[in-house]
Amino acid sequence: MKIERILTRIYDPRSPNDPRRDPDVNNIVSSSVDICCFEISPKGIEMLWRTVPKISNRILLCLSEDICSQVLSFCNSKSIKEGVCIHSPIIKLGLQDELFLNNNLLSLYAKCFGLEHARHFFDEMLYKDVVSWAGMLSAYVRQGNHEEALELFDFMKTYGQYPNEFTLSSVLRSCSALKEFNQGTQIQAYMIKTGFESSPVLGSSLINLYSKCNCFEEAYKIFTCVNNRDIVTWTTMMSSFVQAQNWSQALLFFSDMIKAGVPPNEYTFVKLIEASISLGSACGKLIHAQLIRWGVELNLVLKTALVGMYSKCGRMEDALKVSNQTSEFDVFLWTTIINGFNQNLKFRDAIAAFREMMISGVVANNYTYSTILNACSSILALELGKQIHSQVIMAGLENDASVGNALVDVYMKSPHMIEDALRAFKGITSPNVISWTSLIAGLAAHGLEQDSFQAFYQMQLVGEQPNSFTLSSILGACGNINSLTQTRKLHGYIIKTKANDDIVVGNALVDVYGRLGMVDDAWGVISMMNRRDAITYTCLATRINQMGYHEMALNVITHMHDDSVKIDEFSLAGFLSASAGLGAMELGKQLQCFSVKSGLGSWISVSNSLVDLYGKCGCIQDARRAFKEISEPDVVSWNGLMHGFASNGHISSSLSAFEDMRLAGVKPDPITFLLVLFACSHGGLIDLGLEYFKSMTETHGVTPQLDHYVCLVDLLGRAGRLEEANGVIETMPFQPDALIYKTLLGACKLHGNIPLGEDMARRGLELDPSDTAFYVLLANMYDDCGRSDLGGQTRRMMRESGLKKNPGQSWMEIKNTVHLFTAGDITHPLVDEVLKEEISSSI
DNA sequence: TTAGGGTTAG
Repeated sequence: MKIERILTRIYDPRSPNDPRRDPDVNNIVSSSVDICCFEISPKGIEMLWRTVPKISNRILLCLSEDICSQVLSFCNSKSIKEGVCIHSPIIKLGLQDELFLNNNLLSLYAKCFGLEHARHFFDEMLYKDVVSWAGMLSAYVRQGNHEEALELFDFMKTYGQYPNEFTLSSVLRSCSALKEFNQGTQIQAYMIKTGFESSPVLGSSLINLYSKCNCFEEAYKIFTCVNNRDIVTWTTMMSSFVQAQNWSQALLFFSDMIKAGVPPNEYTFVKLIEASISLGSACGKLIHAQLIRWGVELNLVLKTALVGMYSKCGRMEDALKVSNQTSEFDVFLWTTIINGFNQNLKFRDAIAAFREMMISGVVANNYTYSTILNACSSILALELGKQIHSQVIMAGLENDASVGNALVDVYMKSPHMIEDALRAFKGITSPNVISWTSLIAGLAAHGLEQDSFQAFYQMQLVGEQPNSFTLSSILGACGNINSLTQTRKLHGYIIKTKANDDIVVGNALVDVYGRLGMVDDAWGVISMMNRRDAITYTCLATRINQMGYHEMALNVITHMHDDSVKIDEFSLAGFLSASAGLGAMELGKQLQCFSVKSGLGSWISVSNSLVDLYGKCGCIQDARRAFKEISEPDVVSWNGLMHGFASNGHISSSLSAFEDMRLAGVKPDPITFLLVLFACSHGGLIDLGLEYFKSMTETHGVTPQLDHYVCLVDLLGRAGRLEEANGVIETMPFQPDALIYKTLLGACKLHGNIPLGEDMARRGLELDPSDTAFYVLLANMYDDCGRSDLGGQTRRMMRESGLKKNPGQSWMEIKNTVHLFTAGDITHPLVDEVLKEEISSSI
């Protein structure tokens, strides 16, 4: 019989048989309950209990204790919230102190009406048994209220209730979540005393506790002691291997589990997938295949784990394919997809996915907002960032740390929104270490290093301890302003707090000492580090290379090799750049062979360095070929090609490369325009150069920097348009530096304009009295104009002020060895270039 | 026939 039909008979007011007059009502209700409980869908029960309070007392009284128990346990097992309606008949039947009924009701309150209702009900219970305590405990644990769970457990003991397996497992879960190791081991001692030690349930909880507290060996010992290990015991142990980042062990353990005759389930696969991520996409695919082979159903969590795995392996298409295999989508899955796009640098797709999620009606949470804000920050979509910010406010999430941090990051990306970033920071209720780090890094990126130091001290004042990222950001700020004092102070702090055990901090220290030109100190840090990686050596080599010590930079390769650190795409690019700086063609070629063998050649950083290498070595055909091999050249590739052409005198090729770049849809950057202006200047293409300079702001949205004005002055100066060049210096929106005066002085020398040249030398020396180039250029200008008397006088002045010119140097490679030459009196970097060209053509 | 262990996003 269908429940709906019976209910209609009872409740339909148009029914000729009013239930209150029905002599068989007791049977009907009883039979209907029987049907509800054992045959009919939860919907039927729901319909029944929605209307129960409307039924007369007589019918309610017809419900027996037995029926109440059956219905309640049914409702409880299915989490049917209407089941609590039976509370009132229970009272009317005088059954309010029946433990079984109350424990069921407690569980239902906890599941459907929240912790407060449940706790209220629990406190009102006159009698409590261990099941009541376990029910309340598990409610706290399920909701993640672990502190309250542990408090309740203490209360239970003072109440005189002995714990059993159920209560212990809940408490162990809270201990794991709170990393309450000592309390956990006290429970373990109690387990040993009471003989629960080998229980698979408590064993799993203990394995979890030890793993969460990073005691992996002990966790494994417990696993070996558990009797009748089930799938949960095995999966918990596998989870422990994954947490210990022992990926291969996790996979080997899987085969042990199969051999032990325990079939895997969806939980097992979630962990296997996580382990496979670090072992590469082939391994991930293998696990996916196993999952299908074992016939494990694709639930949302599993699907999310697979999507995460494929996106982390750079296989976004596979990730999307998996996500569409079932129609279930929740906020976890969407956030993983959006984040997957971010990881694969497909920020526009991330934004599109976010929109799709909103349309589908899934509500974004704090994680989703922080992820989408990261996408906005990465592509500088500041307007969208502001829109998302208003959504965040509407959702009441602006106080959340992860959202606030992402907002700080977005606003810090704009040169004009620092106030908004500070406001976003102040809006975070409890700023965490990431919030402070975003603030510190953002301030440093805006050139507000002193403010970032201030924030660094303030965070410590409020009791937030810096982590490795904070320290590397603040060390970056020290490097920006070349502050040895701050660096030393921080280095002391790092040693004191033992933060130098962290490789990120060690690398940042190496970098800052490198930037300060203190190579010995950088090596000192390296020798103290527990472990070094490719980043350590790349930082060192790059900084040494920037100082001009290309050969010393290349020596780092040997140190890396001795330290068994593999060369990666970044270090290789750095070494290629050092070879380029040295003009060491043979070594560069060896490195290129290595790039092919190691498979690193497909990285654009490596290809770009090759273009640069060949360009700097004057092998323009090789540079062109290296460029052609790049499947999707970026702005750096194009800049490399243009530089190769221009520095080898192929002015028109350089400028046509610029036009090709525009046609290819690659956006020029400030460096591109330096190269364009350089090419025009060297090709005597004055008007074209001026056109390009104008187009920077008007067409390309690139704001000229001081460097560009230097190029402009060079362009006009070389052409003899000295007054115009001087006008540029007078009217540009920057304070002139020594270089720009030097540039115009060089032009004055070329065109014999003594008064302007003298003026430039005077202004330049005011800025930097120790720069010998002014004296040398000035003296040479006098000589060229037939005023050797003044030339000699200038040189004397220089000597009298204690200044000595650094000798110009050049080098050439003969039979794999680079030979350094020191020239007698080379005054200008351009002359150096000429000499280098002469040397290379004479070989 | 009430209470328990292992899973996903930054």
